[in-house]
Amino acid sequence: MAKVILHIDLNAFFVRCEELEDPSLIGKPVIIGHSGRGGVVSTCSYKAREFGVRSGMPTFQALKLCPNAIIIPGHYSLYSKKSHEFINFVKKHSTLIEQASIDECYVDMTKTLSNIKNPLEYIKNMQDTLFKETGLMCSIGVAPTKFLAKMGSDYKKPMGITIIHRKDIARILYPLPIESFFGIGKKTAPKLRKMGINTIGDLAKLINEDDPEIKKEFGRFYYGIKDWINGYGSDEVETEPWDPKSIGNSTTFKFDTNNFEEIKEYVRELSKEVSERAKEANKVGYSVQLVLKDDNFKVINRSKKLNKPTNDFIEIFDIATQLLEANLGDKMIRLAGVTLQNLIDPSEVVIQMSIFDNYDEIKEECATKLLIAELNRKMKKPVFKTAAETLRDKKYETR
DNA sequence: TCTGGGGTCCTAGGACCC
DNA sequence: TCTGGGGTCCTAGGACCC
Repeated sequence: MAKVILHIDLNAFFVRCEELEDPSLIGKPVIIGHSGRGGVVSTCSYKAREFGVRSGMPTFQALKLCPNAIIIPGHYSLYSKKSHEFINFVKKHSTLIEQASIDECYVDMTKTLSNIKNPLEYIKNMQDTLFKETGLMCSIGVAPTKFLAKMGSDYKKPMGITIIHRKDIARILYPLPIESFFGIGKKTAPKLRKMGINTIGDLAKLINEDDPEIKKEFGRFYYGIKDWINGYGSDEVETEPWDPKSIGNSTTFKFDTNNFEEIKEYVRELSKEVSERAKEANKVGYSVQLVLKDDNFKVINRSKKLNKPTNDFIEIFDIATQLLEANLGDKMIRLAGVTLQNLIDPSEVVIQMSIFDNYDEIKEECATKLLIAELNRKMKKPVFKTAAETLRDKKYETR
C-alpha cells in the first residue's frame, strides 16, 4: 500500500524568524546576508523577490535591483531555536521524521492518517496550528514518495498544500521547467536545454523511451531518476539523527593574497574552529583537507589521510600548513578552508587502536565472542579475514 | 563591491595487493 | 618474460542542495 509522505518546507524561514523578533519588518523587502566583500544573499523576503532578488545573488547586485532592501546579517542561534520548535511541533503528529535541513523535513504520516476521515483537512489544520503556535509559515507536499512530496512543497508557496498522486504527475509536474527538477542544477539544466529538453515532461518522455543519450547523461543515476519521475522513488523516511561525516570552516579574505604567512594565519584560525567544533560534536577525523580558491575562482582541494584520527588543533593545523606549503603557487588566493573528514566516534577508535596494539590477544578474545564478519563490520574495515576471503587466499597460494 | 559557507554524494585514476 | 583481472584505498575534482 502506498505511504503518505509529507515534505514540509518553512517559507522564507530566516526572514520569518526576524519578522517575529521585529514585526515592523513585515511586508518589507528584507535580505538576510552580508553587504561586505563577497557578501551574497542567503535568503530574502517575498517582497524582495518581487524585485528579482534571489538566494546566492551578490548583495551589491541585489541592492541594485532593490535599493530600499533592509539587510540583516544572520542570527543563527535564533533560527536554530525556531527550527527546534518546528520539529517538536511535527513530532506531535508523527515520530517518523527526517530533518533534511534547518527548515524542512519529511514525515511519514501513513499511520497517523489511516483513521482520519478527511486527511487534507487534517494537514491544513496542521499548517494553521503551526502558524498559530510558532508564527512559522510552511508549504506542504503530500505524496507516496519523498521526491514527489519535495516537488509538491515547492509547487505552491507560501502556505501551499499540494497533493501529488502518481496519476497527477503528468498534470502537475510535466509542465514545469527542467530547472525545477530536484537534483538538476545549473550545470545539468543547460545541457538538457541544449538537447531540447525544456520541461520535466520533455525529460519524462525521453526517459520512458529509454533514450540512449539521456541514459548516458545521467549515468548510474538513470534508473533512480526514472523511478522518481514515475512515482516509484524512495518512501523511506530516515529517522536516524544526523551524524556528520565532515566538519569544515572556510573564509573569504578581506583582500586576495599570495603571502604564505598571511594565509597561514587564516589557516590557523580555521583549524582552531574546526578542532573546537569536532570536539563539541565528539568526533575525530581520519583526514584533513585544505581548500584554496584563487582570484579566478579556481578551487583546489588537497587532503591527507592520517594513521590515527584526531580532532587536535595542533595536528590539524600542522597538516593543513603542510598542504598549504606544498600547494601555494604564485596565484592570488581569495579563500581558504580547512575540513576534517572521515569522522568517527572516539569510542570506535579505542577499539581499533587496541586491536593494533595487542593484535593477537584481542583477536583471540574477540574471535570467540563474535562472528568475524560482524567484527569487521564494526571495525569499518576488515581486520580479520572472513571464511570467503580465506578460501580466496588459499586459491592463490596453490597457484 | 563581482560571485558565501555549510554540507553530501559520486566519479575517475593511480597505487597496490592477490 | 609477458599478460590480466578483481578488489580496495587514497586523492582530486565536481555537481548539487540549503
